[in-house]
Amino acid sequence: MKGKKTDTIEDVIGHQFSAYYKIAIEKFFQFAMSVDCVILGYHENGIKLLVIERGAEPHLGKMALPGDLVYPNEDVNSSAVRVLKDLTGIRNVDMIQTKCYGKVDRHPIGRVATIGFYALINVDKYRPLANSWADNVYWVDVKDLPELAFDHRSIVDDALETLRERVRHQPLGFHLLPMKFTLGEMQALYEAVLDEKFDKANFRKRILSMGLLKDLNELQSDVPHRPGRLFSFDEEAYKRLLAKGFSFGL
Amino acid sequence: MKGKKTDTIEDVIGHQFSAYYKIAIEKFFQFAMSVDCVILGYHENGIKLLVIERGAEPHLGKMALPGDLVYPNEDVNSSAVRVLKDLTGIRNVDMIQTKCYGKVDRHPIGRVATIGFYALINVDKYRPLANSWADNVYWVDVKDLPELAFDHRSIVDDALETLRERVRHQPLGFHLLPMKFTLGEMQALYEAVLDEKFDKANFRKRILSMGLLKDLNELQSDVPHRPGRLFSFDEEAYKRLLAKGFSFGL
DNA sequence: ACAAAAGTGTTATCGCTACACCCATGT
DNA sequence: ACATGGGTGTAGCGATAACACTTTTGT
Repeated sequence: MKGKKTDTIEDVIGHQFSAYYKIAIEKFFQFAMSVDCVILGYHENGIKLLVIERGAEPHLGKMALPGDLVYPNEDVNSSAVRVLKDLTGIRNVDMIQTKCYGKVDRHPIGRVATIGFYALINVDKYRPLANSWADNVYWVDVKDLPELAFDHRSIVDDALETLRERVRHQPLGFHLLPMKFTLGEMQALYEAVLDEKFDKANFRKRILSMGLLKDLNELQSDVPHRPGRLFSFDEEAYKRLLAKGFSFGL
Repeated sequence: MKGKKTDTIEDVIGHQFSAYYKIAIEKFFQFAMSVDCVILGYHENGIKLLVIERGAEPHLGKMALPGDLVYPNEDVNSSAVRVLKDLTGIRNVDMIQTKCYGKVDRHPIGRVATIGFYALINVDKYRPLANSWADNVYWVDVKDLPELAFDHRSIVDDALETLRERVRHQPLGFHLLPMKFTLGEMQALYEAVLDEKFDKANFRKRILSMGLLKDLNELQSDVPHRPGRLFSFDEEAYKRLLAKGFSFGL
């Protein structure tokens, strides 16, 4: 090892992690990590966010994202799944990382960097239930968000931006819809996410021509207008198309 | 605060962070964090990655991404900039987070979660110089990567995937090109990044019709063929177009 | 003269937009 | 009968893929 300037961790632990060097590197191991989950659903023509009411300090009583500290012996990704389950009872959701929030003073109890996650779920399929230190769970409309604890508002904003970008290039919308849905419902969803109107005829043609939908040969019932055909997302077809180089567009 | 099950940090610090509670939360503050930078350049028709030769344990002598531990009083984002400068001398690069790598056993010296960053730079504009505990700096072709320390290979792969996605929808390619470039050079770059051939005539028409290029009314010199017109990226025009709802495509 | 890359024009096709129209159901 | 959303057909425009061709330089 040559003579170098800065005393980074790697400089000082050359000789098989001797006790001497352990002391030198200790100062780096002062972080805690947390995960925060942006869980989005779709209901009554609006995008909804899952929030908890905090039953613990700091920010007791305030709305916040479901999130908590990561255990030292726990993967960060698994931690997000565990924390979501602990606080809201929601399980088996595929969550995707957004980014790391690592400002020095973002958390009052010490140096806590948090990793943002997001997932799109079908509101009817999961029944969130307040648990652990969460006093309540609510779905709130993203167009009318309450004040959120910590920097959670930025985490939500970033996740929404990511969503709007990705939803155009990947068939994500289906996660938000019920198993069976009409093309009209699907169009309303995309209009809500992208805040943009589409021509009905053209939207149907585009979507159907992709071949991602399975026609269930079933009709709506009890609607005060002509009942629509019901479709479901065809996961298999999507995989087949992907392999052939297909790419989803708008 | 109600009686709840799990003993998370927020459960136990209600009363103004008393000494008693401090002990209870200490176990969460055992992490170190690091940053790893995927710096990509373009040279001789190939995408190049900046790697250092490690002059410190662990993995002494091995190739690795420029990366190091984050100081406890340092923002994660600033840390990436600082670390890149310390190890390679490269400054003033806008880096973007990719994701967090948070597996329990990913680092031999303890629980270290790392945040991946990436940036696209013009190889001719920056002169990387090994510094601090980096013994050497090299540009290596991404099509022929050496073995990399830790899980750095996955970090690179993820960054490349992100790049290939984003380069289609945002005018990122220009960061990799010199200030003045011909349309042919630009086409070669996109062909290298996307591993796909384009029709010359159509490529030019598409790019020029976007109005993102400033025609410098200048020609190449000393090339063994007809010299091409030189262009530069028109940052101003791009901002104007963005405001009007323009979106870059392929 | 030749190689090599710059640069241009034409055509035929495909996809998409816009718009008009009809259909089935509950009230 | 009417309101409401489901569902379809088409004409015309615009983008673009495919290809052939001309131009300008260095060797």
